[in-house]
Amino acid sequence: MRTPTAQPSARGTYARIYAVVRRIPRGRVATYGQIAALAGGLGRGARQVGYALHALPATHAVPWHRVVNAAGRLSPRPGGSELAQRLLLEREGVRFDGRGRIDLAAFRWTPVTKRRHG
DNA sequence: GCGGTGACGGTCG
DNA sequence: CCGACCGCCACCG
Repeated sequence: MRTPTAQPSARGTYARIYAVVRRIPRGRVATYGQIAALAGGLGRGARQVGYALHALPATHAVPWHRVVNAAGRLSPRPGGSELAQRLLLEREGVRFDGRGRIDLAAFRWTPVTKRRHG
């Protein structure tokens, strides 16, 4: 079967990006650069993360709204869905300050790749 | 196979 | 703190 919800033309890189984004838990956010680093290979290809989400089909099973830029803000993009993104995040408990910025120190998702002794 | 594009990031002023 | 510039890398025509 292999009919993933999100597979526009992701022969490799995009699918990997989507896989990472899907791992972001509810109420948390991750930066584009963070996703790129976790996806691996991209290195500084943070732009590709945004590009991949741009190519995301309508049948997305990917929490794209949990991806923000390094400044903890929502980048303006074609379509202007940034407002909807903010509503989705606030609905999950993510708070924005008076300037529309998220406190990454408090809401940034930290995957358990490097486990400490305990 | 090449050139342009882009939901970014870090540095400079 | 904020705005502007350049660099990066995969997808598209």
